[in-house]
Amino acid sequence: MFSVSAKTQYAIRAMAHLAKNQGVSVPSAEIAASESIPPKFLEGILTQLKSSGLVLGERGKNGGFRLADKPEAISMLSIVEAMDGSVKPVSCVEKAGACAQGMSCLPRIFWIGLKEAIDAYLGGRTLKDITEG
Amino acid sequence: MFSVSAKTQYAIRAMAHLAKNQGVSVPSAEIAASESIPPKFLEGILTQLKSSGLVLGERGKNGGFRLADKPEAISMLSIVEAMDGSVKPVSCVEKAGACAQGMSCLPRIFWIGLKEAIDAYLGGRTLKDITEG
DNA sequence: TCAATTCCTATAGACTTGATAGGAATATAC
DNA sequence: GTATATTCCTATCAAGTCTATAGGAATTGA
Ligand code: FES
Ligand code: FES
Repeated sequence: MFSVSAKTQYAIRAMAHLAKNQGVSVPSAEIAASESIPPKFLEGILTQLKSSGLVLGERGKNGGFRLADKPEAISMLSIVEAMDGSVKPVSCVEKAGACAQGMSCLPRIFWIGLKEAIDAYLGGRTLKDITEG
Repeated sequence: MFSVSAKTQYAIRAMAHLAKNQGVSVPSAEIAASESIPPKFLEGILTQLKSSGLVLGERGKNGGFRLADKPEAISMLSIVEAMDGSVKPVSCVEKAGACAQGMSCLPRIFWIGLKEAIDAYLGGRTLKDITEG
């Protein structure tokens, strides 16, 4: 339970790599080699990060990827959500009628609280926190 | 990401049901009907809860399940762990060598912090909290 | 024109999840 | 002791997700 996908872990390592190389465009293949990430898999990850607006991609020769913002302005939550979507612990939080009780269902409130705790943790740290001490 | 399995959600609803029927043995089929849980699926869940020591099962006629302890003594964390094992966000927290850096790897510390935040939330509430206001 | 690179789509194998089926073991009631 | 209600055990299945790879089209710079 609560396992973080390899995709998300790769994404964060890749973002950290870009944070250490600000100002220059780093090719996907270079990140892959440096961080031990399957190259073709990483390509897809970076595309996904790009369409979420977290990185900028430049094609062609001397192309590559760079951060779209300063590391201290990129929350961990935004990276996680870019990969796996919003953190939704349980189905019944989204679709009603999963259980007999209604909106005041106590388990439901319990799960929502968990989501908020996770979001608070992830939203409270930035890329800078995991690249510097 | 971070979706809670149907199994765990069912388990908690079942435990809540038992909490409302303390002192008597409730048959699996009755819980299933009352909580809209697939009967045979629930059987397996209750067996699992039993082998984790959270409930007691009694066979034969008039048999069924009951809580092994008072609701306020059963943490949500214990239920979640009984279903899906310990909360381990990332692989590299367990098996070393997943990334180039060592124990001081900042992403690693970040993930451990997340695990602790989740455990703190889950460990800080009990079955009683989700059965009473 | 050439080389490097992102970008797009398709695919495949392994694994996980949710659920069902059939029956063996066990306890109670009559 | 026989019928009945129940847990318990094992096997199976379909559907989905996750991880990864493959091949090539589009774009850019030299
Ligand atoms: S709404 Fe999810 S358990 Fe009731
Ligand atoms: S140990 Fe997990 S990213 Fe380094």
